[in-house]
Amino acid sequence: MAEKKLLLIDGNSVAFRAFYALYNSVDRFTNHDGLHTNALYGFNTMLDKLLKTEEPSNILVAFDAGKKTFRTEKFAAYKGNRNKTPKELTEQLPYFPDLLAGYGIKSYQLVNFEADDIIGTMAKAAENQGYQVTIVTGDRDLTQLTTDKVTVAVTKKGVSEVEYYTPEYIAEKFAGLNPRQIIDMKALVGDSSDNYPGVTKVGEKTAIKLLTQYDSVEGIYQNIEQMKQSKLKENLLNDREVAFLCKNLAEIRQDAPVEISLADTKWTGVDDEKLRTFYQEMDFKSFLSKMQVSEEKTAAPLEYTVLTAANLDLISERQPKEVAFYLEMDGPNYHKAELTGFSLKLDDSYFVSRNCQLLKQPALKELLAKQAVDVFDVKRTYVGLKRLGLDLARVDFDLLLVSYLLDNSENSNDLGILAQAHGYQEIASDEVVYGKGAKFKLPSDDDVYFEHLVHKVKAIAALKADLYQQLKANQQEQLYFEMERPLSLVLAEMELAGIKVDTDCLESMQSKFKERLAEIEQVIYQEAGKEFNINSPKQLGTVLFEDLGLPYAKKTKTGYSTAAPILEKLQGQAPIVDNILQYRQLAKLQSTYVEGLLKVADEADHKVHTRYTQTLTATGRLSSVDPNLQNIPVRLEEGRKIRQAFVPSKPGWEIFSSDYSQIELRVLAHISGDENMQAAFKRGLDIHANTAMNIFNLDSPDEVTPNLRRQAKAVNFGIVYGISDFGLARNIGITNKEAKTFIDNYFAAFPGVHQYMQKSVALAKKQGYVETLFKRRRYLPDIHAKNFNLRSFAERTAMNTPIQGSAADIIKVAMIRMNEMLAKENLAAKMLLQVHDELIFEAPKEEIPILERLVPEVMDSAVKLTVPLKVESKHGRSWFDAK
DNA sequence: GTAGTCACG
DNA sequence: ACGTACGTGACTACC
Repeated sequence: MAEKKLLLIDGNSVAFRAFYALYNSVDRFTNHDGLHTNALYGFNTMLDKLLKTEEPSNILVAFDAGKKTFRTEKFAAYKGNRNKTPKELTEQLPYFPDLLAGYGIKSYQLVNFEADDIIGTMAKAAENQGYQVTIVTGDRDLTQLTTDKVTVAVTKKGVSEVEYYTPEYIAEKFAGLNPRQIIDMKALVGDSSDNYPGVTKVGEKTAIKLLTQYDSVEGIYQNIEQMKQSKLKENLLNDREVAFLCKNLAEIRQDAPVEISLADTKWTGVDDEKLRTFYQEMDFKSFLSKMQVSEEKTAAPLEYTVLTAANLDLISERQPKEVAFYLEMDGPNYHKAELTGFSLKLDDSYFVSRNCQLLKQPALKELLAKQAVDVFDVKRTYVGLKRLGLDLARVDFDLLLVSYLLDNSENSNDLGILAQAHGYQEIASDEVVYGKGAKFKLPSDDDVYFEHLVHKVKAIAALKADLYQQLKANQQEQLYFEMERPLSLVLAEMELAGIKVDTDCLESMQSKFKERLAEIEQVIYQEAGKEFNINSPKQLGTVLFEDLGLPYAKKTKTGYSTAAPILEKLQGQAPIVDNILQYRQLAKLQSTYVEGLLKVADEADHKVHTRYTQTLTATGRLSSVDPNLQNIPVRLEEGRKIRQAFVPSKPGWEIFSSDYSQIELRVLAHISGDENMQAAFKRGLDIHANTAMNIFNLDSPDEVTPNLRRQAKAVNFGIVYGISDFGLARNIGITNKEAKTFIDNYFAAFPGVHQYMQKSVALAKKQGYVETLFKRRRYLPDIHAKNFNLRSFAERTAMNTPIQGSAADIIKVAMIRMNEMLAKENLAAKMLLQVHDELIFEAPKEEIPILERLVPEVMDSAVKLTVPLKVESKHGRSWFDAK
């Protein structure tokens, strides 16, 4: 901490800036009482940062005392045109003293004076006593106070970024002016926000010119007679009084009668208790946890026992009622990461070790195989133990899964972060303890590492009762116990099984693509007239739209858009366009699929083991990572061939695949209760053709041309996504008006769907969330947003999530049933992949007829809807051939 | 680390 | 008037 350093903060100004910086999400920042908190939040962020960067010895926050000041006495209109402070901000103002008290910071206001004058006065006093001073404000006027000892930090772009004004910086920015001349400049130019006029027709440039020549307002008027006749001179003469009045108003007082001394501003540090109470009141969870982490370092160490081969009897002699277990690894990919330690909570005792081989000892092995265990991420834990040849037989509470079901908007998969989000502050995130990215490193210090691991099992146990209670309150017990938890094990088995890739096949594709890419590359260089990096959108944009002068259709933030739909519009205008599209397509296949898969295929058995993220999506779908096996090409023939490389793991086996046909539309028919739509499915009609007949008023199916059907299909998709005329219009290339007609016709034909859409949005508004068939929740705070975009997005989400999410629920149930069925029927077939509405298996050829019968049976009976579910199956020697 | 692009349902 | 389709992950370039 610097010996004598004073931080002066312009309270009102910074609060305003903070408020408007977070104005777009003003409705996201509310506490449990509905109080808006965005300005407080922004102010806090700024303070936090400032204290770290400035390390002041003294701090004072100055506030305006009221509207009436000595300036309004001189000039009644002063600040007279200010808009009324928004009520969302007004309601926050009373809480600033609490925030400041938490930080242990003094605040001050003075009747008849503005915050500026308090700051000016204090700055001068401090400077005289040898302090370094930093003034923080959102108001550039204060830069007039800048000296060698006084720096003015003006907030920009939000509040945490500031622009530092020093005398040198001012000189540079305003063509050589000194800080005192800022006052003169303002007097001449005027200030619209403070509502005083300045001299007619004088702007910043003219003011700088005048001040460079005559130094000040006084200097100008002393010399005005010698100025040659001009409009400017005339204006100056006319507005003489105004100019002097404005200068008087603009000048910040440095002699205000403040009753506060520098000694009073001495900063003695944060008042933890008060600040914590304040954060709790405001629901500032991230700040709370930040506090906790820094405090934890000084907290009393947790008692635990380090397990060794010699003291395992400490485990075996116990008969614990409650067991929590955590298995640590050195990376996210639990199929490959090293097992780096574990921790265990047996009732009130904690055990920990770096040596995971200990888990194979009978004492621990049997505990895991027999006891009900609470964990964080059962799938990860299950796979990790399987790699040691161990079973995890009975999992009760999974903190990760339950957290996800309670609120999937907090989609972190970090134990510490989730625990904090649920109010348990006694743990840090992995990122804090281990670092991230290249800096990731497990602590070599046993105390640090063991304590973190022990905190993990402690957090799991501590949250169990409360989170179960919440599940119950949400009626989500079935969702957890009967769907997500059993599904975790099904997914674990699928991941462990892996799918074999034919690496020879991929390698031959690789060399073929390499050749073709090289050829096309040369042609493109010729057509462009130069060599450049085709993979760089920036360089490509320059070549197409500048060098070749093609008309550009759209710009991105950083340049021209070169996305496929844009380029497709340019086809025919230059042959290079086709070649680029071709190049892009091949490059994508090569880098992402051919080379991507080769990279992750196991050397020995040529299998790839994806990981399904079960706790990520907002709708309840799974996602697949490392590698992503849910986006293997299929739409274009060229890419589809990648699927030839996905083959059964054993000779004489085949790939078998079953997919739900139009599951989302069937779900919509079910939940909307629309009779017309339900009838179409019950009669087994072609749903898109049926929609075409309805929206285009056709009498017979014969009138449905392929083009009409295509358009109707787009409308059906649009409905599922939460339709808008603009979106539909853009998708199928019609006018907004035509799109609107289609939609109106659709809603007229399917009134139940229309009602469902309205009901979903209304429900989201009323309860703050929407639900799927199985009571999976998605919270939509933006449904109340003032911002049109945010609100519209939330409305579309309210319509889409129950549809997409219920479809996800259905296939999850089907997967659990499927695994049971495979076991019960004693089949060798294995379920390997899930692609949202499709399940992929490998099976001995002789089991194929059995699967053709049983898989659709299981899938379409997974959930009983008011419309039938339809399942289509296919099989072949590779995934490509299962078509 | 972010942006642009493109693969899937 | 606002300015959008819903849900994902991986790769490359570029700061």
